[in-house]
Amino acid sequence: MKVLYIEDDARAAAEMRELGWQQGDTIVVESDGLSGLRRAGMEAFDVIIMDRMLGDADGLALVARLRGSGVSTPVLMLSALGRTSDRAEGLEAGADDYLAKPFEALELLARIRALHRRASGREHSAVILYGAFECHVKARTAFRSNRHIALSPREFELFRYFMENAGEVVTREMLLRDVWNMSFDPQTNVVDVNIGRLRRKLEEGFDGPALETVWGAGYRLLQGRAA
Amino acid sequence: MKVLYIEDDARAAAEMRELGWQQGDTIVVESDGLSGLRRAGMEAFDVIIMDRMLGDADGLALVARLRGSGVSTPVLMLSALGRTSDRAEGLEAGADDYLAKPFEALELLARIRALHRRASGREHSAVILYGAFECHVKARTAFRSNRHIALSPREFELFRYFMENAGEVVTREMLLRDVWNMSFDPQTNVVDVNIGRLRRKLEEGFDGPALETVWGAGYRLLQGRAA
DNA sequence: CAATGGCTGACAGAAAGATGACAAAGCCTG
DNA sequence: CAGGCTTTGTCATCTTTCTGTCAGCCATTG
Repeated sequence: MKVLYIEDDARAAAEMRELGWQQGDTIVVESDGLSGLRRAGMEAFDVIIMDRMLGDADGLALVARLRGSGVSTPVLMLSALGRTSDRAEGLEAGADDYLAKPFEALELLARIRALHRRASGREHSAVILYGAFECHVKARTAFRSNRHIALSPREFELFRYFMENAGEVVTREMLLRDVWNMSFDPQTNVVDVNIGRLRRKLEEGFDGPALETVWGAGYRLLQGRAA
Repeated sequence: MKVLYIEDDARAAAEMRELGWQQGDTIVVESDGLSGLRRAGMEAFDVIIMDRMLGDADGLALVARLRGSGVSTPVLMLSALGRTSDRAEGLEAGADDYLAKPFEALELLARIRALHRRASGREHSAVILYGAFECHVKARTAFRSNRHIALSPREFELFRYFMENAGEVVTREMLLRDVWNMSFDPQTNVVDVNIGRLRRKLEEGFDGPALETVWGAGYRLLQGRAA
């Protein structure tokens, strides 16, 4: 994957470049808004990551200019500001996702992948297939091995989220943010409980496990085939 | 025109692709039911052609699943079986046309075009069949298992709407917009009440359920066969 | 074996949906 | 045009289903 990273902090940029390289991605760094703008207009990137605060420009304005000049590459905005309104502001300006600093490098990479997947049209589909699982988004139905599984609304949202991130580790933070629309930690174990409920429905009466617990990180949807 | 052709016979598929290409159509071939399902859920096609007999699935079941997952692209079913009851079966399962093998390639193309014309014009046929249900639009009559059901005007509109979106989840918003012609939320439970009335008429004296409640989303018309 | 993280059953409040009663409006018929 | 019948929206109430919370138990790790 080819990523453009617009960041004026040289240290952070170098770190990202290293990390991306390890994961097999090419990360091109530009250190100021104008160079970034020019670069984005000249080469095709899969994703653009951009710091909200740059030396010569506000990230918001930069996204707007990018969009204005016909660049539709998905943009992930990074920000040191933690206010919840920032997220909305960023999205309004044309960014596709928003991540508050400090962040886990791995989360950033996961978000980039999700963004790319979404943008390349592999997401908003009516049917998502993965292993033995099927998620019919419009019909709001779930199947495992062609057997229908009745899910409550919340359970379905959870299931869909796992299907959209099939095979990847999904953290509690991601779930809280994207399924519960909470940007704060509710100090309870809502996620755990609902994962438990979903897990039971996905596994009861079937052969293998469906949801794997990744200790200290989150959960991952398995293929769900009979072993 | 963009056509999806689900066919496991590679030779037949290649032939069709060639023929379509000559006529200026794009024919995408998937060789098994599951891939077809996924493809249909992801891309928008004008028409889907499907063999009745596939390696991994029955064409009938596949159409039903397609419809169930919210894909309303017109489907033309091909079959080597020549029995006349097959046609009815195919149409009941949700296919829009049926052609027995062997067939003239030109006839197939003509049928595809007719199908597409009909569908793109939103031209609903005078009679809509789905499962055990029949909706005679002009006569404004409804049948289940060949038994007439007396409906009030509003109930008939509702019924027709469900028949036009057979197998899909219909939300309250859709009903308010398209049956009641309201763009706002009337803060009442009109929809619920009328669904209740329709449901009673569609189910009283029959065996199985007719309208399924999809919690948190809306309602769905079922096939209405005795289990 | 303690500490931390994760799982689960019980419960209760909330939300969504179903239903019966009623009344206004429309429609037919004599 | 009055009276009866049907239709259909509204409301209040009841039922069902969902879902967050909590407490205690179990698993994993160092």
